[in-house]
Amino acid sequence: MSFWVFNTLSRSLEEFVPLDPLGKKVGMYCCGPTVHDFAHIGNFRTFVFADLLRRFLEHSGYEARHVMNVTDVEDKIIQRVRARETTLKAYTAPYEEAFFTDLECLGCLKPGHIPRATEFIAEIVQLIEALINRGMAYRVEDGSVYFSIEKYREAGFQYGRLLKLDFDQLRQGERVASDEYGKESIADFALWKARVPEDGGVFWPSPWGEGRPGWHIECSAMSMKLLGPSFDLHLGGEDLVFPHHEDEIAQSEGAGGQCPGCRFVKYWMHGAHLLVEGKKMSKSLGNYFTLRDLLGKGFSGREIRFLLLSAHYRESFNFTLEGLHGARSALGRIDDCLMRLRELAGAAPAATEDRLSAGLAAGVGGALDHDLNVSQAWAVVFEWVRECNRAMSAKLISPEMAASALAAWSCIDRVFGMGTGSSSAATVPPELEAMLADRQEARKARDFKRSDAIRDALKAQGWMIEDTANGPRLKKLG
RNA sequence: GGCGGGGUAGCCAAGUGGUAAGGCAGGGCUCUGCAAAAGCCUUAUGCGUCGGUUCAAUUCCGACCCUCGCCUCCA
Repeated sequence: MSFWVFNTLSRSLEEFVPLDPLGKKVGMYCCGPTVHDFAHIGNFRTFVFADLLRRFLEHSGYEARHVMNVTDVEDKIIQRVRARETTLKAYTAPYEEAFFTDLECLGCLKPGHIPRATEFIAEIVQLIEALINRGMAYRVEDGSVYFSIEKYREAGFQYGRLLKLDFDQLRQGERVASDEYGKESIADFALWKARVPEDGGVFWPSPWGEGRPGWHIECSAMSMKLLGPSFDLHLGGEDLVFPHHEDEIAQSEGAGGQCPGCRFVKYWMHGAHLLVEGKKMSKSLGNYFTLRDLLGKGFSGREIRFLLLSAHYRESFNFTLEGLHGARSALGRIDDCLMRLRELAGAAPAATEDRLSAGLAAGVGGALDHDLNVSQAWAVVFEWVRECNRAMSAKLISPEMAASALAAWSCIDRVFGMGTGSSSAATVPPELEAMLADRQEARKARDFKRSDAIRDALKAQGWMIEDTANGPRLKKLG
């Protein structure tokens, strides 16, 4: 079974074949955050999707080189730096730190490379120079440099690879910035923006004068620097298809670093948006949740991760608090099954033959092979959970089989990244264990008034008693 | 206006030319001193509407309705 991905370039499913002739190394670049504010949960959907892809690639035996950039210089950031009378670094650093804390909280593995735009100015300048030398970019009077789509097309390139474009239909931007009056054509975009007084201290020297990079150029410069002029996978949110990714292709291929017949990126993958009450979650609409908002409501990172991973990445997904409650219950079902398996397995070695769990990894892998069909993958997991529960209830499962089931789960959970859940049994404070024992004695003596009082006392301390066939156990509430 | 997605049970969400995965919620049952928790079972004659093709369509084709996104900063 091979991995198939939906490539935005062809608008169809394609078999994933890495550029690496050995079929081992895979370069993937994911457009990361612009650190002008806290990222919202919609932003994180894309990063969790990227994390799933990276984990699945590794699970499938590839060596993933995962790059995620941090855009730490951009119009909005500069505005705020100025408004707060601070420096670029002082402004962005806390948001960047918060971003990675959030990413970790959501169970995402840290990308292998995290380049910052401000640390790649030399590469950016170099790339712009290459474009100027090839006649695809031009400097205007104020010192800004623009990419010429006309020259690019004249050179035989196609602009509009990721989507159909009708140049006559391109709506004239109502917000054509006043500092872009030198452009030859409305569709041309800035590679380098000349320094203006409002930029304050945010500028770098360049052959065209002081200024700063345009929005799209940093991704081209950093991805090609770290992954080479041609690499396998580039992902981002669907709103980046145009103009950001289209422009990246133009800049990167226009500079001509690729070997003949090679493209900048082989597979483009785009994640759909998170919706809130049917509308795109966005800063401008104000209908967004940050991770902090949700943690503040008592939800955990893994519950949020689970919800984000419950729907296919190419479908827009309605994010609700009810959904989050559902995620909690669903995860609880998995956690409880794992806990029962753990109790049963004890220190037993895994069974060598295990019909119960043998199909789990294959089922999940097969589902994910189909363009990361997580919904189907979870269906496989939940069917397995039910089978395990049934077998345990019927006492048809040996400790060895339980151990093997746990091993099977741990293997596929390296892909889902949900962790094994809180092993609450292990962390019960001794005094509460003593109370539990007291309650058992009271029950034995049929002193239910006392046993119920102890139960209430435990509940007041945030612990719930679960009476099971194997005796009572304590579970932390919420 | 141009382009691209969607419309599947109360909610979320897979999927298929051959008769509807999974999760949540609901209902029933088991366990229990009672309860809770947990578990098991159950829940769409139906897949936006209307036509067409076919032995057979939710799945293909056409029209229409609704909805979301991109075309402007944006995951």
